[in-house]
Amino acid sequence: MQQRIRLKDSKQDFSIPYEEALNAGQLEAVKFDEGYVLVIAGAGSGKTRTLTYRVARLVEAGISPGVILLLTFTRKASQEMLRRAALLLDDRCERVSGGTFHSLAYTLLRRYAPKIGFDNGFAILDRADTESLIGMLRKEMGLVSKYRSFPRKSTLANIYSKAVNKTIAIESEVSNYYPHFIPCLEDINNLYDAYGQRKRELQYVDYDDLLIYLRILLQEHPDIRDRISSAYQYIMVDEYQDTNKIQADIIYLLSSINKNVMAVGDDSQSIYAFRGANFKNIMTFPEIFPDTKIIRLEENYRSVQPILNLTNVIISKAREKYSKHLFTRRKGGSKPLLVETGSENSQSRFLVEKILELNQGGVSFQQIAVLFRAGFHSFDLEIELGREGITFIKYGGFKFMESAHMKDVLAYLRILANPYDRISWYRILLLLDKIGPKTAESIYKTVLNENAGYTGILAVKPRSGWVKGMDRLKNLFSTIDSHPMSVAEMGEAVFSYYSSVLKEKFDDHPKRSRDLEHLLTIMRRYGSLGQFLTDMALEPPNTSTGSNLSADYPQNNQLILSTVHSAKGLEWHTVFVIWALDGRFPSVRALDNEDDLEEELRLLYVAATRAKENLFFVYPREIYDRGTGMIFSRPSRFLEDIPSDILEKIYANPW
DNA sequence: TCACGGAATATTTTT
DNA sequence: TATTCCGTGA
Repeated sequence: MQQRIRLKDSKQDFSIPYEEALNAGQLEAVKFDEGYVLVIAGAGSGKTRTLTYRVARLVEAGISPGVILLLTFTRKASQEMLRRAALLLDDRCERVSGGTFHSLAYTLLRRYAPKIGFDNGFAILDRADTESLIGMLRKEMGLVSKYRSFPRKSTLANIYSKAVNKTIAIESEVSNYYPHFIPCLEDINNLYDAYGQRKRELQYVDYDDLLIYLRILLQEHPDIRDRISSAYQYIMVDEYQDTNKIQADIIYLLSSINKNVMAVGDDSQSIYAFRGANFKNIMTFPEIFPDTKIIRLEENYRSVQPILNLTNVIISKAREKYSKHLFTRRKGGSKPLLVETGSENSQSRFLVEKILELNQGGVSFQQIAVLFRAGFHSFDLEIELGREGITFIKYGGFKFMESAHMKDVLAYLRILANPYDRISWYRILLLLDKIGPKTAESIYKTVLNENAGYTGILAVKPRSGWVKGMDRLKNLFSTIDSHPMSVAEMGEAVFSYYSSVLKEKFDDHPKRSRDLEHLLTIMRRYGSLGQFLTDMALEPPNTSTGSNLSADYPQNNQLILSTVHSAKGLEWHTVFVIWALDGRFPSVRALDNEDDLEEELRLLYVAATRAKENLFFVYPREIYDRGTGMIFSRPSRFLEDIPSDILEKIYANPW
């Protein structure tokens, strides 16, 4: 192995004017050479900028891009940072290893699959697959009749995932959040064991397993750990406040040779506790990593003073936080508004009116965002926007890849990549008339016994009820088998087979058909089916226009609708937070748990700190909540008692 | 063994 | 509200 350059030994003259481009704290972080460093970066304090410049500087110092690892929350975030670094310096920055913890885990586990007991590789279970596997076991084990009520498959998947990610026993998760299921506890545990066993048999790995197995790989195989950790000379982790214990362990193990880690985050913006993230994680960083240097970035470059005044008040209500005081030099700007409107629909109409007004005043649509607690909160607004002909792009909420028609199509493709994928076979076989679980099982067994890949289906002897359907299916697979096809060609073959199923199964098939066309467009960008499927599982597109899948790139000048979670790290000229209603935001489900309530507060803080110039909170006067039977009529408790010199309250009744 | 329909039930956020 | 679940009849 060639002698590596270390940052502190670099004699390079730097061409980028770091001193001019960065403030003192940012510069200190960017120039940090060896060891552990924690950058506590307040909202809008130039966190991304700091990481970008650091990447550029490392590369400029002559460090090979491949030995730099940049872990971010989404692949898009890392691509964006590397792109910007490349603009500062040159294309070498694009070759830095970047991605999410899950994608890193996937890559490494593929390479070392036999070491963790997967001799023939493995397939990834997404959330829906996880649920259907749990559902099958739930039925097989006959748990349902045993109890008056037993958790449904989605609840079970939740319980299991939370327990793993928070590193707690299933029992504590159940007794804290699902006390009514305590009587079933033993069987909930049994089912979990069965789930683990079944995953091993079928060579599946779920999202959580990716992290767990990576940790096991690094812990139990010192030789591999040394090899991997010497390959990554400089590690940077973004959004560290949203990592969990397993991820912290992984970082620790990955850095065991070179001991260079820069973690960047803001405890006040920790909003993924439901996924096992613990904002305390960021504070224990210095305990785990010895001699950690702590750098604080407290100057806010994003928001005008009146907005910062409000966000400082909001976060001051947090029970536990690490004090920091954000300041800005951005003068002027108007006071944030808390707007009460009549009904839900007048909330939407208020927004439409305001958005048009802003637009006429010169603010382009893409500089305006509407944020909300949950995906469905924007439904009424979407209709109203449609009526006005305002196009928008929506982030988060509805999971496009999890809609039935997408899952169906992916199932055929997954079989092509992995012919013994039991869940996928089940899925496509059940689409055929007269075939239920039992028949599907026997067909699957035939395919397995044939040991001839997916063409094993040709050996199936159909019963009279389903000859026709089976013939069509056989025809699909033998066509694909007859000659080599590109990813897109396979997609086309599957679509032409599936379109009749689509028409049969869904009333709204024209819309769904358009979605499939779009999927085909995405497929054309791929040279490998495996890569396509991995990306769909690990980084599924999460944007839509209206209810259709949209391109991954923001379209020109469209309004942004987004869940607060998906808005993390972004910023806009004007931000509207809708449903700022007690019971919606904070959500009713968080009201009786202090930790959950704190998380809601941080979530509201994240939403508010996205705004540069204008910030509106809007809520309808009175809403009947079907779910709880309650009437919500007060503004969010986090905003209600804020003095009007900080947050102005108005009533609006448009039209 | 499958399909259908009525009854129950849970309702956020994401890799 | 919409899905999921479960029992029943074919």
